Amino acid sequence: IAQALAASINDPETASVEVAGGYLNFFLNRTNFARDTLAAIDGQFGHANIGEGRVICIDYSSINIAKRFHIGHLSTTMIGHALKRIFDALGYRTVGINHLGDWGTQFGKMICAYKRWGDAAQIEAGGIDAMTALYVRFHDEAERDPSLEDEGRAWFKKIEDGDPEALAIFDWFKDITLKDAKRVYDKLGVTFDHYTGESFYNDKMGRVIDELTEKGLLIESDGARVVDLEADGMPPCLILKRDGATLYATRDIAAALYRKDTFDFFKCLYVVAYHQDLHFRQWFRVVDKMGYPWAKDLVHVSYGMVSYEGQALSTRKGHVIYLDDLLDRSVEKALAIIEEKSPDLPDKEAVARQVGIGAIVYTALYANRIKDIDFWWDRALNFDGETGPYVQYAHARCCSLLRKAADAGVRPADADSFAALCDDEAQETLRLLSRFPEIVREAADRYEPSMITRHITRIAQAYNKYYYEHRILDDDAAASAARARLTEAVRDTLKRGLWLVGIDAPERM
RNA sequence: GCGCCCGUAGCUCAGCUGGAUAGAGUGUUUGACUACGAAUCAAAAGGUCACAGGUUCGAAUCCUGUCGGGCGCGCCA
Repeated sequence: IAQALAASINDPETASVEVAGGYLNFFLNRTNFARDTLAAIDGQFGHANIGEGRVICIDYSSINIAKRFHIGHLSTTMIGHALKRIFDALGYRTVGINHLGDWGTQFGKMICAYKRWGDAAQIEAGGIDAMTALYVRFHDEAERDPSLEDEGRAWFKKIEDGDPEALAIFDWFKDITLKDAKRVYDKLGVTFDHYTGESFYNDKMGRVIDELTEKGLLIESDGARVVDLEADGMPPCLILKRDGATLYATRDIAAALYRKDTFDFFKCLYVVAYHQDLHFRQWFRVVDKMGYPWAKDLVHVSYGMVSYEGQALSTRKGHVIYLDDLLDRSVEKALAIIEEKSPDLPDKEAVARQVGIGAIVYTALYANRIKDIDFWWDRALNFDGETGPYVQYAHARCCSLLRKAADAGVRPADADSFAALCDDEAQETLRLLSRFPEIVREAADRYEPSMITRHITRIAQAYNKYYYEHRILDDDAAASAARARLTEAVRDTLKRGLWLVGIDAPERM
């Protein structure tokens, strides 16, 4: 059968068909493959319009007030940011939402601690660290004096009731936290369209309670109000506490209703660690039971837990790496390498920031998101092998070659004969380039930015190998133009891929 | 106890809807900078794909069970 099929295939793009056991091997016309692949590549490579007219809401980063940005926040922040860029590239309209954790009893405790042991000057000077110190102290003191817990709850009640003093302190804490976070976001190049946190939905809970009641879904259980999910094999979803206060799930449902009304999303993504899996399955099901068919468009994009040298992160115990420190050390190391290898580089500090931060971001988006990450300093600060700097280096090398080509009067745009790109190394590079748009779509389908990170790494590897095996610029003008055109396509694709996962691509490093 | 997820080379990970000799990086050993950038490239060594069954012409991949690990399971978020 294979032989009969092989004999019957007559396609101009297929150079030959060979039978190998039960397989048919198709060999493409290498010159045409090079020509067609390169014709499709420009600075927007991978762009599509499949998402036109569709909105994707992405809930990511979602930091808590009064907590400093640490490595545990990196996955949600960078996965969400990358997904935003990926869906943008596919023509969707994306709405990035930082769903701030700015509601709950812990903020009453913060205010309680501040009133007892803090003062304004100390907070202004110490910023978020001073707030963390108060938080830690509250827990220490509350162990000895449990009445503090009640005092904390009372302060939270004041926030809920709109007490001016409580609100003023709380807004002030929020402001300090956001300023600190925004500094980190600026370093990472991460942006949001909205900072609507949990408190934003405080006046939008009534609708959830009313609808659940009307639809007969809300039942009393041990004094609380819940939606029973036994038929779905899940524990009940808690909607109202015994004292009538709302819960996490209530606010998430209120936020989902609001987002559907406001944005009419095609999908609403929640980039949250997998330990909240049950929570999302529960309230997604509640929305479904409320009769909303778009419940199926709510997606928990879960990712693995972060630990530090084998132990769980803990702000309270001080077992934590702050992102500021990590980024600073990475940039510092990048600068040291630049001083050693490229002492004459202009804008050394700026490039060191691009490389140092790129290394951290790359690592966050390298493995499948479900993998747990155990942080080790030496691993995080490695710039060799499959790393951000490796891909950036390949990109910078392409830029360098293209500068040299321009000096020699070789223009990639003049390439019109591609016979020079028929060798195995060039063809492997071209094959990987040609798959890039498909990889971008798959990364979107699977909500998996690491697919892009890994693919651009393979392109960089293939090109580096090609570079060592073949001279790009030589006396043959036509061949040089073709190889320069391949170099340009690699440069554009690496830059594009790096951009999609949130990493800068310096032209020199 | 129940539920979700994970288990592939010493380490960190790829391996998509089952298909040809399971691949990278790192670490170890070794080689390559007087031609375009050595943050690079090349070579060697390194795997009972946790284990046991099953389905199939064919299983790392699908099904069942066992073991090991992470996480979760009502008034926190």
